[in-house]
Amino acid sequence: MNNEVFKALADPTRREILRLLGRGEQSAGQLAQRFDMTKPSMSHHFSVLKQAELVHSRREGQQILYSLNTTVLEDVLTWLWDAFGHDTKAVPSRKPS
Amino acid sequence: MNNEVFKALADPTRREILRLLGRGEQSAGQLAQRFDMTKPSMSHHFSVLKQAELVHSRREGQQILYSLNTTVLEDVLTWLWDAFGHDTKAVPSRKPS
DNA sequence: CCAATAATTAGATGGCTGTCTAACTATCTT
DNA sequence: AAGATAGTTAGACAGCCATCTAATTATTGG
Repeated sequence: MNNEVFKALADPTRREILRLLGRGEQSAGQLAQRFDMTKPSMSHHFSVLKQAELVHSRREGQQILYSLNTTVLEDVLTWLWDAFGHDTKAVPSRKPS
Repeated sequence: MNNEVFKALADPTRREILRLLGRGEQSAGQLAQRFDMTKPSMSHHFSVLKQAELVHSRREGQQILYSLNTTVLEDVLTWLWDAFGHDTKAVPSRKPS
């Protein structure tokens, strides 16, 4: 697992972005609205999250839509689970059949 | 949840310390041995982990013994689980009956 | 008490990081 | 094509952070 993932999670603004994306795909502008920060600063945070592969992005017209990359989030969960001392193979499913 | 927890996790040395502590309580010296770094630097990392309440410490003679604080690790797990978009109340058990 | 061992604290330093303003690219509309 | 809107890139800067050396505290054993 890449160190960039944890560094990306170290900033509160970026964690809040991820939390907001948990509700579903959102545009850069929609997200930026929620923070008291210039758009370039927000853009920087998006860039860090993208570099860490915590989010995916696609363009739709003038807007750029961001969404969670749950795969990498799963990796983080697994790492933590292991650190825990549990002999994990995988993160368990929320809905066990 | 405190920002310091995530900042503490942002450093690879500190994550490795936590992983080692997953095997059980260890002294500062034992841990320091494993890293190519001066003891003061290691002491700094211990301090950060302690401040974030990710580890607990107790003195035994000349040595200081560190151990995991699983409670805070659980909080991190829960946060991630939520960011995921899962409607979690708690982190699930590893062995679902 | 003195020396040895274990670990921390103090202080300095180089590099990284979050933020800003200004300028730029891309897309849509008229 | 020109203007408006959405977003990024470039460059600067202050503050933070990981690391080091030197000095200090704490404990044990002679």
